[in-house]
Amino acid sequence: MRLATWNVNSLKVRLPQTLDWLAQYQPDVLCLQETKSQDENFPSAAIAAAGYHPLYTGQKTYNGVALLSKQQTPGDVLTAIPDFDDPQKRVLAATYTKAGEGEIRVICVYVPNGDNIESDKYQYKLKWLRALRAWLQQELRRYPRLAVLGDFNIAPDDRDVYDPKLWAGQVLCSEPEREALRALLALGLHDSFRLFDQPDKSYTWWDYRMMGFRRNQGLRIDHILVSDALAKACTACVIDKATRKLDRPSDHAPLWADI
DNA sequence: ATGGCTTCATAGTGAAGA
Repeated sequence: MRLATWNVNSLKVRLPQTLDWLAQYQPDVLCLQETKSQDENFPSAAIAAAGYHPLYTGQKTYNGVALLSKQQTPGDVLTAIPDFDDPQKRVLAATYTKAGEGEIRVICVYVPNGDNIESDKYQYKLKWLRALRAWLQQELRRYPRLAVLGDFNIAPDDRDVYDPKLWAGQVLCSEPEREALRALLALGLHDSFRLFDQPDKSYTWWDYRMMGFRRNQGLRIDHILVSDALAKACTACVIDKATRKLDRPSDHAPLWADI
């Protein structure tokens, strides 16, 4: 089973790249963030023509997440964190089954950015992460084979930051955010990227400005977290830097794992 | 250097991203 995640920064703009990516990498499930697409405008026909089943929950201008799967019949779909009042479309969960393998719970998340540590958005981010943790704890009880994929907007460690001194204490790197991420891992989840030897200076996001990508000035803020049961079965986790090199790229690279 | 790009909503600029 190949699971993947990509913050596309507008599915409308990145639809050709998304279709190319599906054809090239053949993921069983691709999680998308920042679709910026209202449900009535979602490009379902193009996705279906590529052989994928779309699930989506979107809003005007901002946020929006989707799950594209080879399986045509996802189960137990959720489009929000239960019992958490949030108008922003940031989560999507579904259950998939592949022949010969057990069912797998896939949760796509777009964690709030937080703006800066003094802002109300930062407090919203921390509150959101607490609600996510409580929900994932429930999900793990029901689904031992569980993966949480998405843009977490948190660099777990200084090695995930191109200039740790510049970013020390800043949003995406602050200790409360890192602690919130560790609290998710403490539920029994693993950062699948770190299950394997990886190149130094591996990142998933590079600023559009200041030639950030060409200078590899990036952050590793997109993650695939897998439960104990899936960690045992995980054979690879790879950042696809090539897609970040295309014309008119998203500022995030796709990330995929084989389980 | 709080900008530098990119997208969206909108029709000139402003918000948001990270």
